Amino acid sequence: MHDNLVIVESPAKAKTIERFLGKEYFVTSSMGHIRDLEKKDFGIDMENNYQPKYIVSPDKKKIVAELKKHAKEAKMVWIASDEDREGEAIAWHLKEVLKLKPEKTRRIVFHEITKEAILKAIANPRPIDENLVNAQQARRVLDRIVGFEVSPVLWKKVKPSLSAGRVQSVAVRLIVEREREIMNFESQSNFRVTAVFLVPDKNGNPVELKADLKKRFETKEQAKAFLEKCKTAEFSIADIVTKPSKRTPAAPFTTSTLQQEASRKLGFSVSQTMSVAQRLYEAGKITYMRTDSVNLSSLAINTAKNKIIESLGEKYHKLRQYKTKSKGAQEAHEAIRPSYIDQEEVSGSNQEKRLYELIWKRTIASQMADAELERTTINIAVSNSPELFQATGEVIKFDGFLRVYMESTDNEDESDENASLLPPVKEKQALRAELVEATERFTQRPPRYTEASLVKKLEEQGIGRPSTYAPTITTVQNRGYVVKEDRPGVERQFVQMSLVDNQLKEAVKTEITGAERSKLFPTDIGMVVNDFLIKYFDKIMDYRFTAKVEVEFDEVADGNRVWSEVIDEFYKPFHENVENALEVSERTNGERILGDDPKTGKPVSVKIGRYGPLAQLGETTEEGEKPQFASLRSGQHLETITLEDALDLFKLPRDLGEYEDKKVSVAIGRFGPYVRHDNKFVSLEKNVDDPYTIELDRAIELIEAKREKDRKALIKTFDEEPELRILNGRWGPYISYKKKNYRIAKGTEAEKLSLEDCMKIIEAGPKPKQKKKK
DNA sequence: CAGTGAGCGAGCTTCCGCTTGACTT
Repeated sequence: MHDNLVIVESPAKAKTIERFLGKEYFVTSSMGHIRDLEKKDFGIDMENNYQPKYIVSPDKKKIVAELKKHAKEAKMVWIASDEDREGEAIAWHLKEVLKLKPEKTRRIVFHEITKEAILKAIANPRPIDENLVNAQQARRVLDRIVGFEVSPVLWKKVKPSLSAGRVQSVAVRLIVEREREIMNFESQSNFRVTAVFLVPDKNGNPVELKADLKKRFETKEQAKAFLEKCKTAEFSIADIVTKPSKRTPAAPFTTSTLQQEASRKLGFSVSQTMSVAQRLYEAGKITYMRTDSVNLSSLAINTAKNKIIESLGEKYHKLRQYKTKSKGAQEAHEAIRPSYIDQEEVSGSNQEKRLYELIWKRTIASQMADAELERTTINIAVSNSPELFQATGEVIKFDGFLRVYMESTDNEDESDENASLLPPVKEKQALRAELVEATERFTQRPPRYTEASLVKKLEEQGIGRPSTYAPTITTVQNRGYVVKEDRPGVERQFVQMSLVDNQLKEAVKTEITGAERSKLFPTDIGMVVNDFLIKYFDKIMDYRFTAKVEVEFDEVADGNRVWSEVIDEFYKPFHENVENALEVSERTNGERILGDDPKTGKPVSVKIGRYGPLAQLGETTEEGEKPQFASLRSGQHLETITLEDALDLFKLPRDLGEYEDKKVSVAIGRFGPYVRHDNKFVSLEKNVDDPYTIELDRAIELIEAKREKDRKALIKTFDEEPELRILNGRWGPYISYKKKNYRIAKGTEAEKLSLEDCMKIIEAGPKPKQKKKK
């Protein structure tokens, strides 16, 4: 029995706070929101001023019951949810659901989890901010209306189970538009000239001085003409300019920047970053990981200061206060930082250690001095040409924060800008060129998004919140709008001309270009849905839509507008859009006519079918002729597939002949090319067999090889039950019975199982599977 | 585990943000 009940949002936070408060305080958590709009029947009373119909979320029933019990026993209930729009709404829902009486309820907020801050908060309670709550209700209702009115349009006009929403649909749009930019990109080539000069160092030994020609040549002829000139040219130092420069550390981590850096430096996916951070947070090692604030508490700043001065000295420290400037930031928390900044490392899994180290370094670096650099630019004149070569070098005069941490960039091509030392040279000094080389370079297409760079882009536009970045990225992939994939690059030839010992040589070389790792690609369905939404719901699909409604929510929060009026103003034209889309739009399937099959003269087209993208040959005719269908392969797209590639799809399945009186055919399935025989499937060997050319003999070879492998996998069978087999699989022995597989408990000797034992295992059944979402 | 692609038209799907487990492979 406690006199005081304090309710916060997260249990880890509750635990920390309880340590600061005396025995009279019991601190517990609501686990986020406890109520939400009803899922069935829309959850909004559209005839009655958009009145929300709230119900306690099923997974929160238990928590609410406990909270009720504690609230009844307490003399005073302190609601300490976050001080932002969502937090204020949580406070209000708690008050409503727990039926808290005003005289025994207090709303408090604090920005720092320290004893002083919390005691100060308790001394200064305030009423629940109704305006802020209404702003949240407007946000919630708008999102429900958009999601639940637009999604059904997609079910009718495109495909069932699809979804649309204020955040996810623009996330897909970004990816689709980037892909089209890449499709339409035409790479230009130019020639970059580099030279290596030999210069004596302090001891008179020759060292290399590498320099780039400032001008790039558009054509090979121009580049070649320049190299020809170089044969007779004299090179000399035109001038040397040395300029000081400095670098400043990046701000402490927010959710989005943590996801970006963990992706670049550690190769984590955004959801991986979040779950590792969650574990660190729960273990009390870092502050809260869902935040858009770059603010550090005064305690953190002081601890960092002491740590830096103690280990590196006074001059490495610089006190810095960071201000959040991203749109829509709500500053309910601190930046993500170590809870105890003097702790350089933590125990735990490898991933936890690495992520913690990253957070620690970033936090410390953010309180460190600028790095001071000196950048030297040497211009090298060419006697018979106005062009200049340029060599640049960078020397670190004082490393400052670079001692600890250096932020990465998304640009993979800037790695050659590494700081290098230049050999000692003087103005007017003559140089001997050892090598002059002109290399054909190509302009770069825009980069595809990674999960993390998409989060960055969304945050810049104020779309989505720290708690939703990772789930949004998962959703667009789950809906099949976007896939995260590796793609192999393609070979590209380029020309390289080199001048050595006055000999001009020319070579054609090859490089790999366009290879991608873990990048986001739109699928065909993603593109079709995107185009449909842009056509009929351009307002929602506008990148500025969220920013615009946020302005209105702010007006509600400031008490200058009534939330239901804001919604009404939005809803009337929006709903007309919905009605119009339902009425006017054709069923959309992204159909594209590719041309006619030269052999049969039949039309060939591609479109989205029930099971995904397909190619169609011929049409349904009145004479009862039916078209042929074939699924597109991974890597093929409605927008880009050619007639030839589509026609190739109809060459499979191929009949190879018979083996043991049964047909042998070859085709391509979800897992690649396979041979089919006697209702069994055998994969073709990668990079060896080609489904278009493979012959019967080789197919039989594969079938026999598979049989041999299966025999080895077979542990035991029973004559009484031919359908039951004990097999050896990838994860050890298991039972196969009537096309279902059953696990054998670890430690049991599979060979000794009797038929009865097996039947018992089968009766126990495979664990009831949760309904799987695709 | 991979083949399908018309169709009687049931009943279902879906949003964003706040939180943590409980899941499977």
